[in-house]
Amino acid sequence: MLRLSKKVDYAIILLSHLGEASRPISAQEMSSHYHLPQPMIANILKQLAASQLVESTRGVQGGYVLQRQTDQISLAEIVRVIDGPFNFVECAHEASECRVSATCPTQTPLQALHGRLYEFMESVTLENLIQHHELQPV
Amino acid sequence: MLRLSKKVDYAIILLSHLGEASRPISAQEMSSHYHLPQPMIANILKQLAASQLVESTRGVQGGYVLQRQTDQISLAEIVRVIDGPFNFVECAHEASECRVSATCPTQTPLQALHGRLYEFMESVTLENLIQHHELQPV
DNA sequence: TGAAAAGCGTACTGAGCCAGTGCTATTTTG
DNA sequence: CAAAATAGCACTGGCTCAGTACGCTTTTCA
Repeated sequence: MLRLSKKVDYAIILLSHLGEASRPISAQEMSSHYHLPQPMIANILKQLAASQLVESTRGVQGGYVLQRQTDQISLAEIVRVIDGPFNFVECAHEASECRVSATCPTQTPLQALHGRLYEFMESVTLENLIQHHELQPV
Repeated sequence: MLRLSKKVDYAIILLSHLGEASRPISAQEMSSHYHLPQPMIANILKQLAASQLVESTRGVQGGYVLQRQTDQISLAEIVRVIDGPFNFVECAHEASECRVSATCPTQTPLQALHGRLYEFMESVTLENLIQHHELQPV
């Protein structure tokens, strides 16, 4: 259906929150603040931590802190970290697996489209999402 | 996973083919040409016909013909016709159903992002996809 | 020093969606 | 009238994804 996964939606919310915080925030705290299931939130934060988007501190008073400036985190990176490699169209990568590769008239253009969308996602930063700035021109 | 559905991929292939043809092409003919399952192709063409993107002729020697110039058909329209309404993010529409609507810090920006991607998809035409022209600037 | 608060790792599950199928009816040609 | 096409529905099986579970480790602080 062409939509961001809920996990990505949640990740954006969490990262936005961290971007405006000035101390470590725990998964517990965020899940109760947004009324989202705690294990879900914890899992997403684990993924974000594993990918060095956020830094984690264990123990009492622990939690998560954003590890980069908000303008240094792109939407593409968030999607990549949460949902894995970004395949906008079926034949963007594995040309060999494409059932119609030999005769497909649109392979190259679809790949161009893929790249174009990718650039777009790269150009949107967390900064853009937090502030109500106009999104950057592409 | 953020990708176009296979049906949309196929629809683009079929429409591209029709865009370069000068007579009605049957579902049978295209399915054998691209080695794609005939019922699948037939279903997609039915949807395209129901949405006035292609014109159908029944009977022997029947088939499908593109009903508009290739530069008058946008990627957004193809996606809309095949996959239904375009919801890039969870909260682009039904704000009331959003679990975090009251406190969500990113709702408005995500909606802006939604609109921006939509514009992008509107700006890419079938013409762009058939020819190897550079895609239009957004 | 030990209990509580927090994150870490990994695996499981249920539901919904989507690719693909099937069948019957209708239309057109020859 | 038979064959070649589209039209309209309705079904299904598998995969993905949202959400859950559980046991482990690290840190704080009373």
